[in-house]
Amino acid sequence: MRPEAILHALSDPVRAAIFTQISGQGCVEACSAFAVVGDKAIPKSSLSHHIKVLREAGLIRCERHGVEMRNHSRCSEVDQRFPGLIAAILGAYAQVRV
Amino acid sequence: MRPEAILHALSDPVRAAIFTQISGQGCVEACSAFAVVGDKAIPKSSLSHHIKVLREAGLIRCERHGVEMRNHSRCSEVDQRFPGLIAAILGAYAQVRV
DNA sequence: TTCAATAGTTCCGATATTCCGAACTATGGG
DNA sequence: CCCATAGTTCGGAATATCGGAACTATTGAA
Repeated sequence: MRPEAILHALSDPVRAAIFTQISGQGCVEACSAFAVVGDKAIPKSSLSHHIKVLREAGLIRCERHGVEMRNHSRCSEVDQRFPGLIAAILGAYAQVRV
Repeated sequence: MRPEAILHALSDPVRAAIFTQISGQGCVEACSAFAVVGDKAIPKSSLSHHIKVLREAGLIRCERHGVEMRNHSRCSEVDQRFPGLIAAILGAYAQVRV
């Protein structure tokens, strides 16, 4: 779990928004829940790519559940390794979105 | 000053190392001080680009001083806008470098 | 004032990344 | 078995990054 991968993953506002939603709820059923972020439509293939980047950065864990995918936040694990990092990043985005 | 620009700027380990040094000292005389990062040689043109990314993200301020450039950290300004962000990011990189 | 040296920037071609439509795969229900 | 739904993979176009070579800016010395 490398800091550069985490920062890169969250340096994209769309991915940051997706991760915010996942970590806010702890777990989000179905990737298609992110088909629209803000007011922007995200194509399936792009969405798949974004989820993959978040997964490979160690930010989320995905498990198949029937025909869809459950996206779990790995916030606590990341926070254990890099204390305060996630909170500061999501906090910064929250500032801007006010 | 946008979070995505800050994260993008610091998602590159070379830039993160440069910024760590600048903010550790508050101000670094001459960009050429970063000609070698870790054990890796950085070409002038790449260095110039990295400094520009850090500057445009609002992380540093550069002023010409004679023939060279003084690179000042803008840590405190960033911290005022996005509390804890810089500390958490540099802390994460420090973890890894141990 | 002209010249040389040093510090950075700009340009541009090569390489790598990102984006997204289309085709593909996997799972469950009728 | 087939269809519908959810996601992944593929591939080409657009975009970004890297770095050598040429350029600009500033200073100090002849």
